[in-house]
Amino acid sequence: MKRIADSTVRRLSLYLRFLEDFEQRGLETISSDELAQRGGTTSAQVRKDLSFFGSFGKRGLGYSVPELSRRIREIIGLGREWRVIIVGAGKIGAALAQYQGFAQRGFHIVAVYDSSPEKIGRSWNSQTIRDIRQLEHDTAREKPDIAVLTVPSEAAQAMLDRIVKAGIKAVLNFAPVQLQAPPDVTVKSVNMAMELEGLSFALTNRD
Amino acid sequence: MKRIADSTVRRLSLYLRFLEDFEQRGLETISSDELAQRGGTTSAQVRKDLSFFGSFGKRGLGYSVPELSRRIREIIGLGREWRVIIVGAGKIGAALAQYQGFAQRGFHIVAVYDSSPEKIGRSWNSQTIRDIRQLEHDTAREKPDIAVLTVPSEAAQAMLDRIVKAGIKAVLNFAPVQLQAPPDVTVKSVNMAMELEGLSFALTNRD
DNA sequence: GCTAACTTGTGAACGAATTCACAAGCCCCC
DNA sequence: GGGGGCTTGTGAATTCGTTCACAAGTTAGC
Ligand SMILES: NC(=O)c1ccc[n+]([C@@H]2O[C@H](COP(=O)([O-])OP(=O)(O)OC[C@H]3O[C@@H](n4cnc5c(N)ncnc54)[C@H](O)[C@@H]3O)[C@@H](O)[C@H]2O)c1
Ligand SMILES: NC(=O)c1ccc[n+]([C@@H]2O[C@H](COP(=O)([O-])OP(=O)(O)OC[C@H]3O[C@@H](n4cnc5c(N)ncnc54)[C@H](O)[C@@H]3O)[C@@H](O)[C@H]2O)c1
Repeated sequence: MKRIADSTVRRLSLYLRFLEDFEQRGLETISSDELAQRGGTTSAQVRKDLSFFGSFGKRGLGYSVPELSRRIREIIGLGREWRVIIVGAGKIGAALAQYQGFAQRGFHIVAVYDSSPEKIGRSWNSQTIRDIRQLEHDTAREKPDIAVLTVPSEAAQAMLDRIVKAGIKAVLNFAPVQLQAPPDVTVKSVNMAMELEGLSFALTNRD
Repeated sequence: MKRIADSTVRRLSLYLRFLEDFEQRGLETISSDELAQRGGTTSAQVRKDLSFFGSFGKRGLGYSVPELSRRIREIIGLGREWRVIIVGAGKIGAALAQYQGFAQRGFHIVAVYDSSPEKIGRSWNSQTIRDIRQLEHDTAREKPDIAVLTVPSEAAQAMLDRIVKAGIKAVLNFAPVQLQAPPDVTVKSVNMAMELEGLSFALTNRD
């Protein structure tokens, strides 16, 4: 298959959100143009994005909302449940662990780890915080798919190495550092400081 | 001035992080190649990024670490302190309000707002949560530069409209919705669900 | 002062992503 | 069953971002 741009995947994700919204409101069909308007893009962009994966619409009519919804879910890989672990039970780990939005989309938190004796053993809605030393052992048994990394920056690379060694192939990192991982492991980073600096730049450089 | 790509600004932000690290370790100069290696890019990319703003290096030698550091800070607009408010004192708002990393880079949280009577009046390290009804009044007096939006999705667009009306020109949004704002207001969104779906796609579509 | 070894800064070439533009297909109505 | 009005799907054109490649400048050593 042709390589798909990251931006395309992000937009599919966005379209899916609108489709679910439309589905709930009982709408039957939608045009590329309506989808584009919601997403702040163009109808050609929507059609091109979809065309990488097949042709799902009817000329003259548009797309069937439930069908397109199903197809995009399939493309993104949301047809199954994903097992997620959180490494680092700090403030941001807490927010994520208690967030309902992830489970709704099939991302289930199956374990939370920390290294601090003060945290280990405490419970957060139905999850007991585990000792990070159990990571390798648990992973071998429970086979999580995705790790969310929310440890301090200094510990991030070392923990990523352990996560990778334990066999996990996808990581969402919140530490504001550039991480190194082998090519078969996908690492995405959420860097809020960088976003704020983007705002600073925009405020500073307006004409 | 020529329009600067978003990707360029993000990389400048990244370079700055490395430069600060080098500065701390007392290094005097650095080449575009060293910077590139840390950032996972190429030396040509580094030089091109910088060239949009001037020429800061010495041929044959490289860049002076403290000077380049200073220049990038200036470009991004970090030469001053930014006043930030948080709208929505929930779980993610709490994590952000208590995060030290922002203040270190000049982003100071000057107020936190919520609509819930249970939250209003409570204190989070030196910040008392204020009633959202004070937003317009406070903003007129305190002139914050940036708003961080951490309210539930349903409330996000309405709150953005109020923030915009109050005169704030930059917003960092955490609600997983597509927001509409006038062109003179910069809105950046952090959408974690989208990142997780990117990982799901990567895991699903490997060869 | 001259040469060798480096490294920057930048047009030009390239490649990727977006937008254009239109033929092909579908529906509805007369 | 034919025409008009819509909307898709997709090559071609365009725009945007990255990489190449090299002249120009700097330092150090002799
Ligand atoms: N809090 C925020 O709003 C925020 C925003 C942006 C980025 N971040 C980043 O997210 C990360 C976590 O931030 P936080 O505010 O939650 O910090 P925190 O200090 O509240 O939490 C970090 C947790 O990680 C645990 N930990 C440390 N080393 C560990 C290890 N080796 N293995 C397992 N657990 C370990 C600590 O015990 C602590 O519980 C940091 O890298 C921070 O820079 C946080
Ligand atoms: N918690 C997470 O990890 C996480 C992750 C991704 C995205 N988000 C998004 O971030 C947003 C906040 O999430 P959260 O988990 O902190 O939710 P939360 O329910 O803990 O917090 C939301 C807060 O906003 C307040 N609020 C509601 N309406 C308001 C209004 N009109 N004005 C001011 N305050 C108002 C509520 O009283 C509450 O305190 C949501 O949009 C959520 O989808 C959260």
